[in-house]
Amino acid sequence: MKEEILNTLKEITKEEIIQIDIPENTLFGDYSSNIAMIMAKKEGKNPYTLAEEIVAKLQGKKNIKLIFEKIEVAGAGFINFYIAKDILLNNLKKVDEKYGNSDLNKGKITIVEYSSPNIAKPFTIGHLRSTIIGDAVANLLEASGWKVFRDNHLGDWGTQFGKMIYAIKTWGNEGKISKLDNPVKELVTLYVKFHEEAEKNINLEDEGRKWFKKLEEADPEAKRIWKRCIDWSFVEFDRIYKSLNVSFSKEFENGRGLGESFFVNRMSGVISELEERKLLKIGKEGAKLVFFEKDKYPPAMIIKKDGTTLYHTRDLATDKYRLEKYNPDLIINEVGSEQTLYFRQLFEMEKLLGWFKEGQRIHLGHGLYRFKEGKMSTRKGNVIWMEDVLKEAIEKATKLGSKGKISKIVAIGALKYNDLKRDPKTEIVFDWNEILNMNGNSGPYLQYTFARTRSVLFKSKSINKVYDAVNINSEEEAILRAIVHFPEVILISSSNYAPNLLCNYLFELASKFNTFYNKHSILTNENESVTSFRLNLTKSVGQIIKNGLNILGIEAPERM
RNA sequence: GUCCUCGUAGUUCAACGGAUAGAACGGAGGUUUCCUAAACCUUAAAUUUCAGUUCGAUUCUGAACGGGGACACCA
Repeated sequence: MKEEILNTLKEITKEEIIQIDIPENTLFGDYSSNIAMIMAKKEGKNPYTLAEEIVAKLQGKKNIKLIFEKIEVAGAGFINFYIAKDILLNNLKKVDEKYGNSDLNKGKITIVEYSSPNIAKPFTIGHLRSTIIGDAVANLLEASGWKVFRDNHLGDWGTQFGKMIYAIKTWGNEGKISKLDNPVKELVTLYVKFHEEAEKNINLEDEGRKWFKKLEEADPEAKRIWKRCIDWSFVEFDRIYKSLNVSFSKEFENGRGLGESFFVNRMSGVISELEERKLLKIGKEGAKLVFFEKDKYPPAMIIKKDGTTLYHTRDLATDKYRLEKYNPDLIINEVGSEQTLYFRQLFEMEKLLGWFKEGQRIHLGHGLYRFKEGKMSTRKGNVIWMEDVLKEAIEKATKLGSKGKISKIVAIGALKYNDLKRDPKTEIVFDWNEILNMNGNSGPYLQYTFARTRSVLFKSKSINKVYDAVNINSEEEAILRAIVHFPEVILISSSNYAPNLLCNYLFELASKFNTFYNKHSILTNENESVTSFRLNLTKSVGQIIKNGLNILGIEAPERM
């Protein structure tokens, strides 16, 4: 319907760019355009009369007349469109499990990289954020037609493993660690100890570097301990991903994701490509760096003075591999926003190498969780463990009355929704009440509303599809009008990589529905046609909430 | 010091340059004989400051103030 307006307006006005809005206030119609105001400015005319002229021409178009019962000029010269009732009713019948999906981006390929926890470090609520947002964005892209590959770029390589190996050898006991329920906890304790000791003894940092160099040179002992660290970590990761119902493409190490170590042997290709293009310069102390035009960004280090590589080197190798193997139209990195500069450097290098054009590389940076007092830090040991958050959430859901499996679904729903409902880039001050919120604009609210629709349908026994000649009340009309916009919201949400827009929509729809239900009778209504219509409305709203939650990666339970 | 971000009710967040700035939590008051009160209804409460661009600015530009982050051998 939006397309219909857009095409017709283009035809009438001969303008290239035309904006069609969905007004926040439904008083202003289902769609609205400010085209008359834009044109009036250019042509020096009165916007209001120009709008009236455009409306007169629109009224002459058959296709437009068929869809819209009213088109009017309002305010300073807005043109507002009101969809006809029969079109609204007809649209209601289109709602099914596929409603909202489109093939707009059919044939396009994208790789979405998210979660990316570090081996031997805690899976914290910070990683939770990347996991949840990344997964939802991947789902959104899929719903709008993209072929999506999901990658978990594990932090399984780097200097910290030198420190880790040194710490395990010096203070740890491998046999004991293996028997633990959550081995990572012990690894983190060792890691914290390393940094405490390093403050007293400067040589320790060098010891760490030495062991990492050994690892890069494939020293058997270094390699063996490193591999054990990965397996120890996956004891926890597997558990968390299963709980969260998140998984990665099986093309990548059978769903474990391609970690940085996967690219260790592919870095020489990148380095020689940079050399060929004469992009590498020697720095003050012998490291090799890429410098940027006019010092747009600080230089990016590719090789350290001791000859070992860095994160940039590995990321370049990663994208080279992706480019050669999948030729994607788009690669998204869902990584904390503290790495914004880092990614700008990376993308600039990739542009210099001629790998990607503007807009093909996206860093979706989310704000960090922090405490009121300051930053969370693995090194200092003040982090919130994912496990604990999950435990608390399930406890709260149980207290509110759900049982067994449902309490877990509700708990996860609350956690996910609290991350998704806000703009990803806002930072979050950690607060137990907020993260476990299950009232108002929350995951459980949507789940509750869905369960409510199921309950009504179950009690009603049968549903009759015929509901002609119903008088629609204002609450029903508001719902019908909202239903029309679901597919558009998916597209807007996906092209902006913004799951929060979908959250807003779903919450508003659910709100309208709950309001309607507390006000009007359904099961005891004497008019069969009205009952039938209301049941169909209920069914459709339930279906949309389910579809929406699905895209957000949240389960919709039949009962609560 | 340089760069990036953010600044909206008591709190946490919304609002492609649009129309009366919208929610949730918390506060005050109310609603359970169709479904499930994790709900619904009523109510008080906000755009950091100063300039500028515009028919129109929370949104864009500049400055100030304030929070957060990043800046060569971590990732």
